[in-house]
Amino acid sequence: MAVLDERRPLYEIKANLFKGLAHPHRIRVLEILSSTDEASVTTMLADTGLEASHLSQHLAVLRRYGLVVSERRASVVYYRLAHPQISELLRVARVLLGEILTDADSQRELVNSLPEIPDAR
Amino acid sequence: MAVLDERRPLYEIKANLFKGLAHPHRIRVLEILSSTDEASVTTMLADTGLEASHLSQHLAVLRRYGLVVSERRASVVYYRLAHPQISELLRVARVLLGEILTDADSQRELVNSLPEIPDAR
DNA sequence: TGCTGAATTGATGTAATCATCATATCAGGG
DNA sequence: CCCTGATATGATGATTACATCAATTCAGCA
Repeated sequence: MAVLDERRPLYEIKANLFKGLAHPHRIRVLEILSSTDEASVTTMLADTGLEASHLSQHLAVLRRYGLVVSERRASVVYYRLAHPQISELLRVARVLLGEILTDADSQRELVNSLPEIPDAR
Repeated sequence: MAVLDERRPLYEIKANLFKGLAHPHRIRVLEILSSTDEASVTTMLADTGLEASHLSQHLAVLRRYGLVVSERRASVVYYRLAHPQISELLRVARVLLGEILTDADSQRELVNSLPEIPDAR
């Protein structure tokens, strides 16, 4: 468990968890798995429209971060969430975003006066 | 609100939220703010031990992601969480990590046979 | 006005992540 | 055994994030 290793400082471990979640395709995958208990790679290929190797690489990082587990049955590989709390985490994030976005919406006019800031340090 | 903009697809917005959280220093800052309602930059400098410009840049990304808000009173700038749910999100993450890490711990011996994988695609 | 402390911004080199494409493994079926 | 479908891994170039240091703004005070 190299990435979420408890010998590291706690805030680094937490940051790593969020890094594992910090990509649209991976969120997609986790939401699919949140809704269906388990899913084959083929299924997820169809659902996401990704190229096979691309999906596979994101699945690899999810595995590496300990967020999903996989099991091979015959020639098909099935994935599932490693912990049910992951969907809980996504749920809380969804609620939070709901609030952030409605706030943002009500302030849209004010905020629109600002230029886009392309870079994030 | 360029980063968490609701005109983007939802899973991209969520990924952006997690990106904002995906750094140890930023987790540090958010936890400080979770515990103290508001904190000045000077305070956080002392708490984190970071260099001023470094902290300031991370505060900038937190602002950019809409996770914190700042207010200047006299010559001191105070930060606070933009939404109380952010500490809830951190709390859920902490619980999840607790589970992941104890699982990992019980499997330590098995897992230790694996080499470290440096790269994350 | 010009100092000083507080905080932010800008510039630059380095490292990590991403997307794409090619190649490799792995498990049956013929 | 080799072929084919299903997945995974490797290599490469492009983009983005990070750390560091210099320069700037900003508010109050001498």
